[in-house]
Amino acid sequence: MDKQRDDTIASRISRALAERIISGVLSPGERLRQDHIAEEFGASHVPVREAFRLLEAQGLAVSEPRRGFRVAAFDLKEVREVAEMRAVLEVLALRHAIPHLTAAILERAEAATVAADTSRDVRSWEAANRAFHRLLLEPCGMPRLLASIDDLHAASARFLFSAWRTSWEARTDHDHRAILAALREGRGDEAAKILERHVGWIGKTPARTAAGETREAFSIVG
Amino acid sequence: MDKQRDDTIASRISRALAERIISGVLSPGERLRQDHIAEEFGASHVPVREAFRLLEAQGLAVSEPRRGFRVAAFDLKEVREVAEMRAVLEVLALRHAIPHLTAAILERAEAATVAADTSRDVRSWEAANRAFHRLLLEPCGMPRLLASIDDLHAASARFLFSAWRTSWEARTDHDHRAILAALREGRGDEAAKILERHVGWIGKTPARTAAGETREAFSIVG
DNA sequence: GAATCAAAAATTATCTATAATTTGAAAACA
DNA sequence: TGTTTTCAAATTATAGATAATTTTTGATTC
Repeated sequence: MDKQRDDTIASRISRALAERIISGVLSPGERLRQDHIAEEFGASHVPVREAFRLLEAQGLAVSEPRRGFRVAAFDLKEVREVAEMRAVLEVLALRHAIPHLTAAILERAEAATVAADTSRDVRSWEAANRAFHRLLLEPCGMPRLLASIDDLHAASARFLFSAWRTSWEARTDHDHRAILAALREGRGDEAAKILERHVGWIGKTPARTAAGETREAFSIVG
Repeated sequence: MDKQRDDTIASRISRALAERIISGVLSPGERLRQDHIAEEFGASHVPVREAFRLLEAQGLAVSEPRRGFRVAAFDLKEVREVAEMRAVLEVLALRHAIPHLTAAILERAEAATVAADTSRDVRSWEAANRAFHRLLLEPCGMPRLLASIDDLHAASARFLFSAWRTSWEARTDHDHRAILAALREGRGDEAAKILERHVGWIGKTPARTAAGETREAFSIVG
């Protein structure tokens, strides 16, 4: 295996584990045993521990000193917290990105929307949805802000996958199209307003604890 | 020294280094040599590397794979980015905290304001200022949000200390008093509006590169 | 100015000590 | 007699120390 010059074993393990946590292969609360993981990746426990720290920073794992690491748990309260943080941060990013948005970018965002609407499974929907948001926000040129938003997207994806693990129904994302239309016509404030409602929690009824209702709450995380 | 049961060598080193980076003892761009630091703390380099990862997550250090870690650099562009992120996140936190604010909390926030106004040096001013913000926001009960805000405060403090390293002049913080007054009278929206302006960058002229002007820009980071 | 070699420093591996968890047996109780 | 509780030994896993391996960097020579 030829490892990249600019990434370390720790970051490679971190990415692999993040993927598993987000997709739900590793369940919330599950222990992350460093020796087992080290063995699986053919490495020692030192880079594994560094990978754990990276996951901790992304909010995907939690450290219990002298007791190891666990996959971070999450509840509806946290879904809501993440959604609200995304709402305000994405609006901030969009406002700064707007002056730098080009027709080409909006074109690609449109394509991402189409890809999302025609997705056959939740995985590809999530990828397309994330691409849409990334495309519109990246031109803001604020690296720290974008990094925070990425981490929140990862958290959102966990919730999404946990709810739609088995089935998935395609649906047209009217918000995305409305945002694009507003941006094309120079109505930046309106685009920001739609984005805030789209991502955030405003007016979304907290779901009851019943499993079926929970899914409905999760499904609206855009 | 008897080490606490629930904190690790890595976190202890991390806190010590964070303190140095924030206070400016370690300069932006400076290399963090793991062997030297390990020796200084009487530990091996393994916990030192974990400490570096923690600092990286807080945005105080940057990793250059295969080349080690450096103290994170910062420029006016990043000061602005941090200020704007703080503005939107602190407003979000305040809105959720308001229903849980008690007279006792406002009392303590008032005391923190007085402490800030009578500070003789920038260190104690920063501590009092941070306490003020923490007191008002903590009741929001959103741990992830509060953690993000804490990291941004650390970044703000770096800028502050870098500008006011030698001298410091006391000044009365009218914004803090206005926020408290609004909260006492139940005008939450107005409190949030003042906080947003207070923390953020709106209407603040970006300073010229000349050192004297830069200080002025830094000084307004509340 | 390019290339080669040496020194330094980062990354990873191996090993050890210590803390946490589990297991199982004995005792207490119903 | 059966069940539960408690305590100690054994097992397991984490955290850290030490050692080995690359990789980078700086100097020196061609």
